[in-house]
Amino acid sequence: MTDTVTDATPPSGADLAKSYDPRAVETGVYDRWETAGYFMPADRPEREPFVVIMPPPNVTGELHIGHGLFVAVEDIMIRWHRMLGQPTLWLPGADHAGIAGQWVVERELAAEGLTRHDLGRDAFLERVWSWMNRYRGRIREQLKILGASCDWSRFCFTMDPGPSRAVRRVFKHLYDQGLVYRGERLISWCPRCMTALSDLEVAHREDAGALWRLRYPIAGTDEFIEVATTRPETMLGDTAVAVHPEDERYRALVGKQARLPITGRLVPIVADAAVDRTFGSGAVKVTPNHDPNDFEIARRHDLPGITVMNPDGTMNAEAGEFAGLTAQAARTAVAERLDRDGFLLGVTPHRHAVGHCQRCDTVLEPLISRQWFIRMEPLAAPAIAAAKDGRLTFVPEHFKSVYLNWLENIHDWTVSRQLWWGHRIPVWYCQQCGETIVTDEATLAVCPHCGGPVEQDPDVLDTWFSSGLWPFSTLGWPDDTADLRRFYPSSVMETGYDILFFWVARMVFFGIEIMGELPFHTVYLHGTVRDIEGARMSKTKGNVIDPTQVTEEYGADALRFALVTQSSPGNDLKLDLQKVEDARNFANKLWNATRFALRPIADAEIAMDAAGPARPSGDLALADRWILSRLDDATADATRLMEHHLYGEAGKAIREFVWAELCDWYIEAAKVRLRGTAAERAAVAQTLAYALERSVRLLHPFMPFVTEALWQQLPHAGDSVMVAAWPTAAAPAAPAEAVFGAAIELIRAIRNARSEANVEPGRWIAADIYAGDLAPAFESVRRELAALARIDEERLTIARGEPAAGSGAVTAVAGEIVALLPLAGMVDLAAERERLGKELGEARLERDRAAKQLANKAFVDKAPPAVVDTQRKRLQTAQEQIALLERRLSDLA
RNA sequence: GGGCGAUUAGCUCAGUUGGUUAGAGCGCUACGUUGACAUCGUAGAGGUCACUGGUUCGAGUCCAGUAUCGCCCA
Repeated sequence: MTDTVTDATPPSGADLAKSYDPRAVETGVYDRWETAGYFMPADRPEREPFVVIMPPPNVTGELHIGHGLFVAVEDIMIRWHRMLGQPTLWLPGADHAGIAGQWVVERELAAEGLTRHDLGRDAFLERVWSWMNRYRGRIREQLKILGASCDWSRFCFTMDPGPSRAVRRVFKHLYDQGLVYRGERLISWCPRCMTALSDLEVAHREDAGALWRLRYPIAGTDEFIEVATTRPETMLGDTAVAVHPEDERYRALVGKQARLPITGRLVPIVADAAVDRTFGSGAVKVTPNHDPNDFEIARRHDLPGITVMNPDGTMNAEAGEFAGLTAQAARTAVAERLDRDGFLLGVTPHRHAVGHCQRCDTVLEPLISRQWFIRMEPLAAPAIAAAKDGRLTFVPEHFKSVYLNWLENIHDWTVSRQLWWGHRIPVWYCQQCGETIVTDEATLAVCPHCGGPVEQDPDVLDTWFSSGLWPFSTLGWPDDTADLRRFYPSSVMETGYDILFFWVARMVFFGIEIMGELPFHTVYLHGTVRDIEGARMSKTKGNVIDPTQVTEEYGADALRFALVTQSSPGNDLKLDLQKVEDARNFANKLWNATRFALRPIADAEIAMDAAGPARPSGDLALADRWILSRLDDATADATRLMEHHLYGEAGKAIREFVWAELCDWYIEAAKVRLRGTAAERAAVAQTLAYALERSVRLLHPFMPFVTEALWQQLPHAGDSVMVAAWPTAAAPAAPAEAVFGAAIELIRAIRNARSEANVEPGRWIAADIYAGDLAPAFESVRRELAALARIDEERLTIARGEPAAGSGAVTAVAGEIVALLPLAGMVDLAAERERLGKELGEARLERDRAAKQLANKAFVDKAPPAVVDTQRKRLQTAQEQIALLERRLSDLA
């Protein structure tokens, strides 16, 4: 490959604009990466591939900021593993979004005054397809803006022929295994969407309602029994009254019959332990066909059920005079009639949980309906085992409990939906012999048993059914493809914790059942992106942050970096645009550091090796050895954090290194030697080239665009930072870190003392440094010390010994090192005494803390020797500081 | 009702297996100087780690309980 990703230009600071402009940096790069083929898995059969199957965004609309988070996290994983040399596959896709997908098109039709029934099924589906095709491109466009390095050649849509065939094949498999069945059950029904829903699609919410207290006459007596209900209209479908078996108040009534008001039907009074004695009167009406609890009671007592409602939520003929009314209207009407007839005892306000349609927020009706179900227990068992024995791990770990808690209490899954948009259930009914035929073929011409005409089940499957197959249906299953063999199972499933049950759990049990193997070994869950107040973003609230707009202003790099460093696995994050701006500023910092470095680099001959700028070696200056060691530390830290999936922490560690060490100290110190000899300039240039090129590589997974631009400017080996190697760390150089670290501490102490003594920042002053054993080392950085502490080098002395007595100086103390700043005539003795007194107080506290620890015999005996040693050293340092400060104070007296 | 979390600086959040004086960014205060950067630099202030017990030589970290808040499930 000879193409470079950005145009090759000789490195020179003049090429970089004075400040970082995200738009200029990000334009065009993505297409060049894609053209170069970097998004496709490398052909390295000897390396274990790293595979992430992308959670397919719904085709129904624009990407929101939550997509920005998942793209950032997944792209970091992918780019990192790619740099580690693994063949990486990030497989993108889109989801047809069943109900939501159908709904957006129905809404469009409604604007034309049409319903889907006016068009008919085929014409409607054509319309949906054209809508979907329009939006598919938009997803791709937005993912590109965010820099998602996914393999577009493998893009999948859930309704594509391949995944559709997988759906039919799995359905047939489950049917043949007896794991899918059709039956009449009480299910959650949305009267607006006119479809059944699974338990997971029901949103429970507390609503203000009322509790109606009714009295039912006991047949053959003058007595009554009081029942309480939140839904009086359902009494038209009552088939029993239930009390608790141990409730003394009602014991005598069990076995008798009550006569229902209005209908006059006789219903038994039964005893059932499910009745809550403390709720209302302790007696409840039983409406098996309109309440899940009542349905269970009816099952136990063999009670009949009466359906009084139509699928559209209105009352049916069973409701007699109330037929045709909506449930709400019937509620009022029934209550009025009961009141008129003397059966209403009272109404009290009552808050209760009501199921709402997750999609359209309509109040759901529990309804008896004939649906297809998946038998969950046999599928859940191995999915539970996989998490329990650790083959499946969660990041963060606590989601394992959440996952288990759900699977261990699972109910059968209602998979049929009364929709048109989706995977049609592959079941055919023979119109002649009545046979049910389940097939994985797309169509069936005639009944294989009798040759008679067949009709396909009109319903479609829950969208999540096809999503559950995604880890293998995207790789070509049920065909035995090369991709499937190479890339199944995938490595990490990264998605939002809000779809742990909907999606993750289902992929797990389908993967085990169909492939005989878990679809992934790690589940990484991210949280929800909220607004700055912590509220969920929604169009109705108007607090939505559009990722495309943010990237236009600050750049995708900044958005990604902000999202990742502000979040941690499994936790929600409150997005503050200020953070995005901060991330943009960081990119600018890196940009300018590079801009600065490019000049000395251009003037020098940079030694290169196969990986890029060669590591500086030979007789290096202290600052060089220090920054190389710090780079090694940062590299090791970042790598360890990445391995633990702590991407945000890794990003922060790299940022900290670049800004607080490379820029604030190394570059500032290096400026001295850039004014020095040719050899010095060359050493600095080599170190800058090496450290910056490595930093840019470390940062690349987080900020792909700006790092590519800067990497191309820096001396480098290869065509793109995308496919450069992730840096490895050498063992840190502890002595260099200690000595230069001490120099930094001393410079800080001097700056502090200057500031406290009100020395003008620009003034060059004299200093006498007493550095003990570090004196020779400090001598080697005397120019840097002088420049950074603004000391006149002519008047700088570095000695081993003790400071001589004298009062006309300000004292700066850093550990065991002291600097005297003779400021003739400028020293405010009182202020200086106060400052030193304060420091002395702190040093004494420090000494006391260490002394107290060491005085504790149990501590000295039981704590590890290294920890005890640390305390001894701490005590010694504090004592020396105290002695020093006391001497200085007495000099000032 | 069941389950899972959270509570650390004014704000947003880190804090790996318990071990110096608990960190970062923003914000705040004061001040601007060198060969990149004012999208910047230097210095500083700011915390009883929600509370109460316990384990331990040692607890922000482990255990139990309490309070407040949040989410999920029914």
